[in-house]
Amino acid sequence: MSDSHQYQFQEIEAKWQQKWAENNLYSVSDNSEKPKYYVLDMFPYPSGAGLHVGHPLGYIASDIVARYKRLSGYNVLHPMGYDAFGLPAEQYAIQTGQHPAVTTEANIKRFREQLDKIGFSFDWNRQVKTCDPQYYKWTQWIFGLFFEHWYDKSQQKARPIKELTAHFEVHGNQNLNAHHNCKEIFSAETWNSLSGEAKEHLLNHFRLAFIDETTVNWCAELGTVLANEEVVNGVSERGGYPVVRKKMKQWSLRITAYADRLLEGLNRVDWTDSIKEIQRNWIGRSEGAEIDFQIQNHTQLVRVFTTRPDTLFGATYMVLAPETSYLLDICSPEQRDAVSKYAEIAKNKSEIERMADTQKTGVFTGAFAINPFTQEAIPVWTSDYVLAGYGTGAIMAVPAHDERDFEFATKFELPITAVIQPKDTAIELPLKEALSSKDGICFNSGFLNGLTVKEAINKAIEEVENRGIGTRKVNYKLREAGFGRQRYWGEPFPIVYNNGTPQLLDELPVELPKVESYKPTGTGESPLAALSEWVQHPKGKRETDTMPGWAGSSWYFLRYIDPNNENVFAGSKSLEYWKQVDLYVGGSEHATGHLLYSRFWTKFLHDLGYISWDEPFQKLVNQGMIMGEDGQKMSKRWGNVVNPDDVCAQYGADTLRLYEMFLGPLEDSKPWNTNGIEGVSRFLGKFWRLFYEGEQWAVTNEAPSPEELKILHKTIKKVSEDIPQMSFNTSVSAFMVCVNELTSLKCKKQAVLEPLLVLMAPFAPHISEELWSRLGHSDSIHTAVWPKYDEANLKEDSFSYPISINGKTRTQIAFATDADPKEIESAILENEIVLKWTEGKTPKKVIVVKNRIVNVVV
RNA sequence: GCUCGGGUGGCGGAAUAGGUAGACGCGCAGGACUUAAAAUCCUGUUCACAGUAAUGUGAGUACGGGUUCGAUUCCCGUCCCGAGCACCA
Repeated sequence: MSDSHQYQFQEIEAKWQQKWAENNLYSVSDNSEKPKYYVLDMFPYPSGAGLHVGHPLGYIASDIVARYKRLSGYNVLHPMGYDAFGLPAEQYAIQTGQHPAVTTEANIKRFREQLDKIGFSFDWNRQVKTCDPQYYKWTQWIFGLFFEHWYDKSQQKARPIKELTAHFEVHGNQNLNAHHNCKEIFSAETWNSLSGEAKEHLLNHFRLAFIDETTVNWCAELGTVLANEEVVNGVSERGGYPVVRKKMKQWSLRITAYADRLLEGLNRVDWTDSIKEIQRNWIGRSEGAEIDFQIQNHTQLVRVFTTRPDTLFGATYMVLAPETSYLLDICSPEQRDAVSKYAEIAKNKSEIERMADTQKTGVFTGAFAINPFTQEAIPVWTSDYVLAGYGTGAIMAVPAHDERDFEFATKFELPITAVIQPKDTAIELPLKEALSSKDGICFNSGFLNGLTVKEAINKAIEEVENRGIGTRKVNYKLREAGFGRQRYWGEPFPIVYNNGTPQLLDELPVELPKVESYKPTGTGESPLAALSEWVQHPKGKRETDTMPGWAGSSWYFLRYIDPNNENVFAGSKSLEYWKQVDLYVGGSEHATGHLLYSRFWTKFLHDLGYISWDEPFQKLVNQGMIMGEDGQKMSKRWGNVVNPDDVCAQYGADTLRLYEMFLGPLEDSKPWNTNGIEGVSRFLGKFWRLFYEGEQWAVTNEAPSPEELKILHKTIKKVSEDIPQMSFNTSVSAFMVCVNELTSLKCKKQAVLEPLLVLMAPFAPHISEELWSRLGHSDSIHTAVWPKYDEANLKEDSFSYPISINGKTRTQIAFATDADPKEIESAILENEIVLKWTEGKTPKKVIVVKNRIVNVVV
């Protein structure tokens, strides 16, 4: 390699990338006296398309932080890996006839080449791949833990199933505060007399990994079950075939047990408000009451959930979801046919169709319920605007104070009774819209009259509880997490069935068998079901579903901590050293998926004592998207993809890194601009030339002037403040200002340039390393020490005050920085420009803000 | 419809415990070096009006109000853009 006086980035970058790898520069040890820092990127799904310039945006940001932290004396864990199981690989396999393992491996290789060119400081010794049996062995093991635990609501933690069966043997399922979906009540005697099969059937309702009846998207034409993202507008994304909803038994994880803790934990993490808000909405906690209504001339009770028990006096009818099991039982003979027909149609409607129907529909059941507060008989209807899956699947309708009920009541001419007087508006009858505000006073409401909504809610619940017709109740929108996919390219379940009873396999990993065809079976089962030899296990019939894409990604951040451990998912010593992720960088599209599931798994593993913390990611930053130059999303389809390889070849990795940071705030979406990169490229050239005079290396040992020190320390201060705030665009401009100023001073002094190199090292690691070595260092710059700024160098003797008259700046006058405000005041009042503007009038007031501004009020 | 962000030059964007709006870069215009080009460097660049010019005056951070000596920053209202949720009782 030549020691050219020119900035030959291609040679320089290739040389250092190779040296860093040879020296294992970024490999990190778990044994260190230094404080730890764990900075993580969301690992990529290795698609066939490779990376475009939008992908590395977050990686560059986190790499800067990782390098900055290392220079600041931290032991930094900064790993990378691949989320390698998933649908696209499987689809690609079906299309091309190549095994997904083969295409995935090829894609990973390509990703790695692209990543390597950008000069990241990943510790590749810790790489994980979710499709690697040595990795998914532990994914299966954690699934097994979920299977073998239940949730104790009193202790607010997961406990072993053994402790649950011990309780059953003594008390049945009474005196138990478990999170479950068991509808039966049984005694110890009953439990003890049950067969193993029957016991298992009951236990399924308590296990944290359990078999649930869920609705799936079934596409008959494709002969397969589709994921939600594969269904667009009610038809399959591929082919456009009709998709229907079908009930199916599959594995689920009981995430709802953790709903409250998932909410509470959000208050303890440093995430954006928007992501926290999305998760809160998704969990959807609402407080209210469950209340039983009696049906006239019938023994059936209708239990409803309401958040507004204060409006009970205004409940003028009821609505049951069409799926309600006892719907036909309460119907009057005349109405039964109509109700049954309506329920049938509603059941076959897809979610999309239901949403598309903005008009309310419904049928009267012929039954009447008694409003427990007014004692009036109110009609019971059925309508699909009441969702079977939420609350009790039945509501008391208060049309005066609920928009949906109002719409329905208006359409079917049901009575509307107002019971809340809104705070500032008079009620005009008949109502033109529902008065849904919670700001008001009860009237027409018996014992609730005169109370505020908030007071009345509590009083009504107390009354309902006293009468024994209801209880206080909290509901969640959050659903159990479906955990089965009828696909090939995923983790097999470590489960076999014996007479339908699931049993955990303990020889892990259960390896994914090779198959001839990954095509759908046509029956809706996974392609694994066609492998009759594999399915027959000595202990029973294997589960043929595989785990969803999010299984492996729900805990990968723990495996990086101890990636090669063969005895446990990660050793406790290493876990205790690295603990939770300090900084996590990735896209916001994972708000309700990966980020929620990871929190759930972390809390579960915490309950079991494997880890001491219960939130996986302390700080979360969502990088924005980089759009194409046309302002559209970067994609093959628009032909606007910019490949980082090309940018590296033309301008170098350091320019790419700097430019991506310079584009704007990390979190914002912004368009790529090919012209703009020239400016950054020029800047690096100018930076390089700071060390040269023509073709001659020109760095001197002269002592720096105060002015030069000021420039340097100003930059140290700015960059040291910017990096922790992830404000990288302003750091880059600070570097530009610094280099511009040093260039005009012709400063070639090592005492100034050397610290500047260290400041630049996290942003532009190659050029900094090269110049550092040309300064004569044999150690890597990336093991140097971050410079500290000295306030003494930033001191100014004088400040040029902007002088404004009535708030408008008219001139500037310099005063000593320690000048007395009174001196300044009398001095400026004699200034000719000030005199010109005051026009001889006496100023009413003169405001002097020290070292900021002077304002003269006339 | 509801919730959360956000509207600053031709463009990407700086500056908010209220204190010189437009840093830095792109683009554009002019110039230096060169036979020429590339590279590099220098000067100017919010808008309008006046002036040959230095410069001066006025307006200006989506729009309309308010608080303040002073508002891009704080408060109220309106409009627009983006993201999320969407019959969740």
